[in-house]
Amino acid sequence: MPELPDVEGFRHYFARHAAGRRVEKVVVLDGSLLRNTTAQGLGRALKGRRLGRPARHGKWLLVPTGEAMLLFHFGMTGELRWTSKLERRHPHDRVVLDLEGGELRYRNMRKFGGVWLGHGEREAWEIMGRPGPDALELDQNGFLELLERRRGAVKPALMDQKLLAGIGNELSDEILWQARVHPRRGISSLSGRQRSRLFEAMRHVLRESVRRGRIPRRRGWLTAVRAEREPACPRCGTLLERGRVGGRTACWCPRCQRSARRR
DNA sequence: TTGCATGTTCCGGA
DNA sequence: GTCCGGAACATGCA
Repeated sequence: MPELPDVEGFRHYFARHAAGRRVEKVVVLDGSLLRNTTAQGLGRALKGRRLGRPARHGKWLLVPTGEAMLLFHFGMTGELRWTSKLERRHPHDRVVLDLEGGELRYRNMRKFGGVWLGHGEREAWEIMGRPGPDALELDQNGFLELLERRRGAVKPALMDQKLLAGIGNELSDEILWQARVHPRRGISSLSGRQRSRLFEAMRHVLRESVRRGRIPRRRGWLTAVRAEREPACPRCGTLLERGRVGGRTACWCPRCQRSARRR
């Protein structure tokens, strides 16, 4: 379930192992993960090139290399692995960059997401689907402005990559729980105080998660209990509720996160 | 066996 | 134009 913190972790991982190395060969094990190019096209663009320093926007990893930009999206089950060239391939390895000194493997069980090739910032932006500002870069004013021009329920807004980029289902539940805001709460009905609490919770959850390279299962957080069959709120002990919000399974505390009023 | 989960996109309807 | 729900995609797991 790669969300912003996981992809930030992949960025560090890429920077540590693969950046600066020359591509000797590209091995495409499953061409269906190449979304806007072919094995030949990818090989032509990368072979003999040195991989640049990776950047991240939302849940996307961007790697400049030569004239091209390599874009990775990890869907729900994607990851990167740095291995020796001798290590046995994993059945879910889809694309392998054979580099000097080792291999970088794009592994993805469920095959959502994929690998794109772009040319220039503009094209990369289009490939990413014209995302909103990165959630980690947003300051409070920017966040409040986004809320001003958005209606509907708050959880789908947090997860809308076109509004702000990087937050997925699990992060949004954690942020809403920490801010004590019900996921179905209508944005326009939020008080100034609640808006500020949302921003603070978002910043806190993102920073703590990025520090660990993933969303932590942390005592006192919703993440510590949400996978249980009958999870209790870490704050008040009330049995948590589950339901569909914005097409996803949300988890919230009916006592701490009151008021499902809409609009 | 069936359904569920996850991120994104696309589609139809309000 | 906005917002919402639902389907589709792929695959392993309960």
